[in-house]
Amino acid sequence: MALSRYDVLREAIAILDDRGLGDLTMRRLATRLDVRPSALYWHFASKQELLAGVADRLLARMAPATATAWDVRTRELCTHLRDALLAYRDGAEVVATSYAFALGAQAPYRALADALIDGGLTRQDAEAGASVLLHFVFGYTVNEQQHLQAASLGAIPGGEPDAVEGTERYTSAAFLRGVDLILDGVRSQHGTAPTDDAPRTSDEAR
Amino acid sequence: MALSRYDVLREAIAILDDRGLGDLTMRRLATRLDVRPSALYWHFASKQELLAGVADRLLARMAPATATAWDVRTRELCTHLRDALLAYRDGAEVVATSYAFALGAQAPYRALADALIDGGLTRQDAEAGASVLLHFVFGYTVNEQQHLQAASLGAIPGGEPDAVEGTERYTSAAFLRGVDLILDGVRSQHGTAPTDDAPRTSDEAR
DNA sequence: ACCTGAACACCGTTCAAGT
DNA sequence: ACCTGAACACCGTTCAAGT
Repeated sequence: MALSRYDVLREAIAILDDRGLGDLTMRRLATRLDVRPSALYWHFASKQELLAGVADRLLARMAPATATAWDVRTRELCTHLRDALLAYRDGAEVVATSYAFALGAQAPYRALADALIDGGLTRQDAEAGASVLLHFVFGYTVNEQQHLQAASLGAIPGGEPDAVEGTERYTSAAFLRGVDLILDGVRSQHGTAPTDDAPRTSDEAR
Repeated sequence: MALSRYDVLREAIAILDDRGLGDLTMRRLATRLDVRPSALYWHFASKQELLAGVADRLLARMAPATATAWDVRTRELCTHLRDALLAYRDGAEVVATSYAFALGAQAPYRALADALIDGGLTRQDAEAGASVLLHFVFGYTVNEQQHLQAASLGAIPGGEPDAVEGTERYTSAAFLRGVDLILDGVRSQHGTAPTDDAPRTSDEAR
């Protein structure tokens, strides 16, 4: 039975998750699908287009925001985006790269901008805020994931304490501190107080 | 006369600037230096290390900050960083990638954190702020530079207005709006008013 | 419509050997 | 100390031809 785009993307994500982005090659993908490399080019015009498809699927698994208060909702969107990026090995890098190429991540951008508009910002300010938030989430999470993988590959000279120290540098708490800092900036631009259920600082651990 | 690390890096930056990161290969670099590819491995352990060296040199050209007021100084650091990244083709991507691999950009990070500490933040808050600023500058500038190159390659269907629209999306003004939003967040975390010579919004064009 | 065969034009890296 | 020669183990992409 013939290969579908869906099958190709599913296998690509499987390779990504257990070998990493460096091993996600068209040739390896073809081999795992029992097909010649050239066959992939009937389904995707290029590797870049395939990676954009992978990015779309990773983002599609992002959990929906449930809160109604604009600031809690914004925090939630950032957390859910980070979770989606961390769900697969090298997920953050794949999505960030594909976003840089302007082929993806439109949905989270719109969701964030809409939340900020709900918060009373003008469209222009909301888009600047969404841009800041998105760049922070991507940048932070790419680094975090790289750190996690470097740590899991080990080579910890001098015992285990270093490993613990390395993984503590990137936490949900540090991530949320960054998000809250940006939210404070958004509030101050609009002169609003935080809604009651939005903590200014979180000590939530992961 | 024998090749130096310096010569190799200078030629690598030359290739970067007139062909782009995709054409910066060890083989092409070797050819331009009239040497066999393997010779480069006497000077650099890997391509990744060479790129880290390139990133260091791009950052070294960053102009020093002159302002004394912490917030003006922070704005200045961000602007100078962006300028340094934009100075060479694909400069933003090279530095951002090498930063992600934790091999570079320590200096701008420290400079930003120190400026925020001058602003009265705790070391922890200052580092969170520096992290947010750095991720924004990198993320924004990578996108901006990609957009600039896509626009310069042309293929503008339907006339010139589209080209203008495309280049207006990324401007110094939009960049500074993002930086100022983060600075407002920093101020609100510390409860400070802006210093007199720090405009909250800028319409400076580039 | 979907895929194979075969080729094109490349990569990064290693390592014995030369000078 | 610094580099060559030669190889290893790969890449992404194209395109005529097959079914």
